[in-house]
Amino acid sequence: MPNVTIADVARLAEVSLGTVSRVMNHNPTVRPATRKAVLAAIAELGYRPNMNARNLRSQRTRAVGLLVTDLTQALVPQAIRGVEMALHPHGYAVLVGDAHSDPAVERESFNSLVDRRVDGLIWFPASRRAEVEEMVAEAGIPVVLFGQTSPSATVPTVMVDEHPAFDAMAADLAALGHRRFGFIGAGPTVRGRLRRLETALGRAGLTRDPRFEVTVPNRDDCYAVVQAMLRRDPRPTALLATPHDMVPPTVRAIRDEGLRIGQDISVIGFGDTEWAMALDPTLSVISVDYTTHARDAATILLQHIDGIATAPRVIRHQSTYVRRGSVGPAPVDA
Amino acid sequence: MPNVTIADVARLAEVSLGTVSRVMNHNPTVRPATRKAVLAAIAELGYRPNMNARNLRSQRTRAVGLLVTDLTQALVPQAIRGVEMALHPHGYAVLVGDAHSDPAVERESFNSLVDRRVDGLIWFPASRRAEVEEMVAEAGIPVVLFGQTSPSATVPTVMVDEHPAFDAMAADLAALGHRRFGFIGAGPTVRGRLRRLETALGRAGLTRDPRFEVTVPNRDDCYAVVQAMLRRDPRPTALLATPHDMVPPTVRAIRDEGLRIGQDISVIGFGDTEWAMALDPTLSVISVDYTTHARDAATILLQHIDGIATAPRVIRHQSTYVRRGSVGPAPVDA
DNA sequence: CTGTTAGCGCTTTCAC
DNA sequence: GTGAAAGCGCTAACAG
Repeated sequence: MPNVTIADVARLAEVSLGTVSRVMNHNPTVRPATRKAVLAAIAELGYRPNMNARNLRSQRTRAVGLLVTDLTQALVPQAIRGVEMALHPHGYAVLVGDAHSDPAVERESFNSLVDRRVDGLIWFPASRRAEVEEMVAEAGIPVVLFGQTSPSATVPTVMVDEHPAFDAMAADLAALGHRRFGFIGAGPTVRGRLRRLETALGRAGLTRDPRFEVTVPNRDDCYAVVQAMLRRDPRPTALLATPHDMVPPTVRAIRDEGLRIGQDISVIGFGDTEWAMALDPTLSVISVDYTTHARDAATILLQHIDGIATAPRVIRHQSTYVRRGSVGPAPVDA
Repeated sequence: MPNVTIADVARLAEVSLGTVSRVMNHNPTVRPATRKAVLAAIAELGYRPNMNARNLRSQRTRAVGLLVTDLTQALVPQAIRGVEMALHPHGYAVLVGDAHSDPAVERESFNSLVDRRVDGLIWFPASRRAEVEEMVAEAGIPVVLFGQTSPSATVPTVMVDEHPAFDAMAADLAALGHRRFGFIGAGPTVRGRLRRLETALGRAGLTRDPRFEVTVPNRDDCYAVVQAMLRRDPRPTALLATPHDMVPPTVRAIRDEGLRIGQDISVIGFGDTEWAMALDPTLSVISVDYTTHARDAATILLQHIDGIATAPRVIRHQSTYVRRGSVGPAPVDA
């Protein structure tokens, strides 16, 4: 029962507080015999260090915060694992914060992490750039952004350039004769993705059409929103659903309307998970490797915590377009 | 930059440390004018409380640990949300620990949470019952188990009785003429689920057959393992895949073998997500509402932390069997 | 209503 | 190589 303190251990081992502390911190200047006695006392009493006391005194926590946009989103848990795997070998614990896709909640989570005095923060932000940079400046701890689509001017960033994937997708669909391109989006990433879509469509000789673009206010509304879009005339002949969680309701709505994916309508999902290959036809996707991004972010953060940043301030990854069975030629009657 | 302390605030506001502390803790015995001055100083300096100091002194953290078996498993993030939603209104933060489905890692995560002096712990254990109860006893803080399939004798438990769902599934399949029932499993839940399957099959007049039961060592092996099973003769005519993540590779392997789900082979998944309805045919499942379980666990934990446990020591939920298109009559040639 | 004071459990000089 | 002592930032008890 952790009301055992270092003092109890010292008393039992007949040494001073300082010696117990030295043993706990693997200080080599402790005689083996002494160490053994202390270890025995620790085991006998079931002593566990009080992190609050330790952190307060030493002014470091050996913990880093990981603030994600939305924990329930596919791929996010994988990203957390990536961070853990990079940090654990260095003795750092990971404290996860969740923004619930809401800037207000995000601010609270951010503060909560800072108040716990994490040594650094890895952040996949939902808030706008200006707010993010301001919060980082005020926090006064090393921060690395990731998941961003453009670099921050002030904060180290692991970014993913989505343009190549969007361009490839748009070119592919244009070549297949598609002219009406639809978009199902939700959450803080919608604005950016629509912008990238506009650019990509333009380069492919197509244009955005707001009639085929919907933002889903609530995850549960996705099915109804897609259904409504499909029932209007004309309807899109191709569709991008983002983020990943928008895919299943979209697929279901399409099938319930009696449309054949890959024939009557082409579908591209965002994020490549096992489910993409489980669908029939298999799902084309824009694929992003968040695990690697997160790991990179963790590695860079470590450098900043140690005060020696050898890595470049901006790391640039790419997303890729993967064509599968869900994309086919535009229907002839279109 | 949080090197600002309560002392800096006190100096600027021209009050004592105690008064600043009282303002921070919403102590009503502070004159409004004083409070306003303190608040102004706090804002001006960007003061943020040091949780380590606060927790050390007050001997409570207003944080509860949530230790899960595997963060990357479907439904787990939903369960975390459930806990957050129950605890946030009471001012408690949630610290998530991840056992990576490994008892050794679980022990570390458990200790890490205890060392941070969380006020209580919600635990979906991967370790065996005896170890769990021993660790709980040593931790000396309130713990509530959930996700369990049977109650602990010593620890409050929110359990889910899987027998009714397994029975319903077995009866349904037996009635449809199935005689060879397969099982794809992974992780710490395999043993229990196999036991429940045995009971259920027995009640339905069927028997387990080890030839059709596989445990997947690594998630990535699932496809190959299922493929191998399907290529043996005879092969099962119905298949349960658990946990949820085993479903997509299983479905893919079945299709790649040229088998039609719901006709040549019936499939039941574990856990009802949007993807179950996105498949074609739609996926039959054993459905468990972890969000509700987690919320219940959080509510009970709160009572134990406050020292007033009015709720029963054991809460019993049920899982349900949902038949959809992926289950059909056994093939005639079987 | 507010100031003063004594620690919470630990790390870290500084002596010896 | 080890002990003694100071103090991290904060809360809570006690004066006033």
